[in-house]
Amino acid sequence: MITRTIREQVTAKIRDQLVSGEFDGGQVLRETEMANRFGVSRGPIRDAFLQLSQEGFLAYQANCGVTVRHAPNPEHRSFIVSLRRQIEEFGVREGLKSISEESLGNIEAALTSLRDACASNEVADVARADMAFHEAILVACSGDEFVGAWRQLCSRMQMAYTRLEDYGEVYAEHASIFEAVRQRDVGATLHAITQNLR
Amino acid sequence: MITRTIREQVTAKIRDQLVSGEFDGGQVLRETEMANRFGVSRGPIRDAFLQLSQEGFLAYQANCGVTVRHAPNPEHRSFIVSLRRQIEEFGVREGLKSISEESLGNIEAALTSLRDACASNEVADVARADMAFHEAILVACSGDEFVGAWRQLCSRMQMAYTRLEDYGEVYAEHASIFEAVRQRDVGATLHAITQNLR
DNA sequence: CTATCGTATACTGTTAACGAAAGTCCGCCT
DNA sequence: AGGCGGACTTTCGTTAACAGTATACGATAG
Repeated sequence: MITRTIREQVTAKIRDQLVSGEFDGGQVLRETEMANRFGVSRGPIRDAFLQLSQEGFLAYQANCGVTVRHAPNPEHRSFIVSLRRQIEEFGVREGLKSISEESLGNIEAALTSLRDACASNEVADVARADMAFHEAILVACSGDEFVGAWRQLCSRMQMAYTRLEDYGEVYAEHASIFEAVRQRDVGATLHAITQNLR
Repeated sequence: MITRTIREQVTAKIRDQLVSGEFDGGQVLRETEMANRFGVSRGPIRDAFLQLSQEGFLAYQANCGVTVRHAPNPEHRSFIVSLRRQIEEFGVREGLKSISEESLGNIEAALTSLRDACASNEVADVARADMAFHEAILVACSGDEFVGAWRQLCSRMQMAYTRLEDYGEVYAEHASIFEAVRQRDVGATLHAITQNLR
């Protein structure tokens, strides 16, 4: 594992806790409290708060700190899913044919992580791995052209990730997406993604 | 004008310069250089770099600083416009009927700023005011539910804002959008927005 | 002459302490 | 009861310092 910056680690950690629902919507998060909890200074915490605000998890108000946002409602969710699917489809159409072997390896690694997460039955891990898998495909196809907007759309959706008894089906769907991607089959990939995001 | 934080001022300043095209694509921006230029410490500069990276203007790499991203290519632009229009339309359908008088005032203020910007013929000002006007409508209709993703989509588009001799047409189009909004006429608003984003 | 390695340097990442500004809350006074 | 003032909390911003990492440059070996 490559060493990431403290800011990235802290951001990922807080994001996981937000996805896990460990904080209530509307709750205020304090810099000093977080800094103490993670044993770091307030600098990286500020960075993380700023980034998570940009990602849509937190609401930022000047001089008032950040508060935890609520998950989007069902009507909004279906609209958001529609948009993210359009982005993923655009990427696949544009760049699937020419993705590199390295990118394919990244996608396969993401699939492996997803398999492990599904086996562990930890909803936050599954949600994160699910998103990471789709993001790996998006980046492989169209670079970081749309990944920012895509993340904005998907981020808070993770807070509403469906809790299941068994995530075997989730893994199977993504395995079939990967198979289609591996064969550079645009039609099959689009079909598999549509099935997954239905 | 209320006093904003230094971070916000610096972010807005750098963003304007990016929209104006004062930096070349791929150029590396240095924290210390920016800090000296604005007469502030590295802290707010780091915050601004982080935020502008999130917004899509800059590309961030750990330990390597940030580089200026290029404007999206024409094919990507038309796709992005399609997505942003969908978001604006969704917002209008959802919330136009129930926008407050205060929100209407914000939109009108944004229109006034746009008028001034069009009169000044400063492309960066027009681009910013144009975006602010649409954002005011979006926020009035659907709060900050989609504004993050919308900003991600629109931000870099500003770097490719069309330079015109005369922005009178731009103002006229937005004035007719505002008129439709003022009357809470969903159909007319959608039509006017479609005309503007064609 | 080229390639590789090591070092020197520049820049980012992080910490700590401090002061300033803004917001919040509580008690006091009218 | 309601408005006002002040103490307290928290964020915002600065400074200085140091650690870690990437890049550039030069020396050395082939």
